[in-house]
Amino acid sequence: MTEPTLSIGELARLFDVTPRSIRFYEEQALLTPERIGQTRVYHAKDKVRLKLILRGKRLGFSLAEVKNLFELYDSNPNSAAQLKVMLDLTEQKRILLRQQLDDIEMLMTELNDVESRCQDELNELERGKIA
Amino acid sequence: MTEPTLSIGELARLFDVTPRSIRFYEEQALLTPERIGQTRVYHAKDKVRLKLILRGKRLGFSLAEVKNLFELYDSNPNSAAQLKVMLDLTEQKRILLRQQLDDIEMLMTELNDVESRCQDELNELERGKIA
DNA sequence: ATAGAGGTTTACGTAAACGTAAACTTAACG
DNA sequence: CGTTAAGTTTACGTTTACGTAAACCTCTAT
Repeated sequence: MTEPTLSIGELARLFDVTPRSIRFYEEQALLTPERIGQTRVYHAKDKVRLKLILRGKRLGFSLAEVKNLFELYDSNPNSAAQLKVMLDLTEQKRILLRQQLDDIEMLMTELNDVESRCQDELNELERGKIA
Repeated sequence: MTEPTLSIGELARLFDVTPRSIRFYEEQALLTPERIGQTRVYHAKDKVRLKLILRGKRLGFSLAEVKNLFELYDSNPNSAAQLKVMLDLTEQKRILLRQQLDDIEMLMTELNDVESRCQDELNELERGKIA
C-alpha cells in the first residue's frame, strides 16, 4: 500500500479547521506540503505538524512560538554553545508549563467550589419540593 | 490599620503590566476600581481580580472568557434551570482544562526528549575532548 | 457543453489586546 | 511659582490570526 495523502479540504475536515487557516500556517512557514502542479498535497508528516500546531494553540502559544518549538525540535546543534542554549530554552519552556499546571490546578479547585455550591443549592430546592 | 490601597502605577508594577492594560481591563468590565475624584483607587479585591485575569491569560483565555468565569463565580443563580446551566458550564471548562493537562504532559515529554538528545551530544563532545 | 465542487492566488476586512501619543489635571517639591 | 511625576480621557496605530470575497483553473458528472 502506498502512503496515504490528503487534499487541503480533507485535512481541514480532519482537524476541524478551515483551509484558509492551513494556508496561513504554510505562509508562516509552519507547514511545507508537497505540490503537485498548483495543488497542495499533505502527507503523514504534515498531519503530525498540524496536530502540533493546534496543540500549541490550545496551550496559548502564538504561531511564532510554535514555529520556534519546531525549530528547536528539528535543529541539530553541533557546538557545545548551541547545545547549552538549547538546554536553556527547554528549561524555559518547562518553567512555563509548570506555571500552567499550577494555574490549571487552581482553576480546577475554583470550579469544584462553584460546582459544590450549585449542588447544595439544587439539593435545597429539592428539599423544598418534597417538604 | 486601615485597608491598604494602590494607585494604578503601583498595581501595574506589582504585576508587571502597564497602566494601559489595567485601564483596558476596566474598559472591558473586568475591573471596577473605586474613584476618588478622577483617580482610580485599587483595593485588595481588585488585586485578586487582576491576578485572576493574568492567570486566565496564561491559560490562553480571552478577556471575554475571563469575564465569563467571573460572572460564573459571582453569580447566584436561584432557579434549578440556571443551576443546571452553571453545572454544565463548569463541566465544559473542566473538559478544556483536562485537555490542556494532556497537552502539557505531551509537550513535557517532548522537551525531555530534546533535552536528553542534547545531553547525549554534550557528553559525546566531552569524550572527544578527553580522548 | 456546461455546471459544480474543490483547488489556486491576491487582496482587503476584522476582532482582540493592547501601544503610543496628544492634550489636560492635580499633587508634591525645591 | 514653576516644573516634574503621575494621574486622566480620547483617539489613532499595530500585531496576530485568520474571514471573506473576487477572479481564476481543472476535473468530474450529467
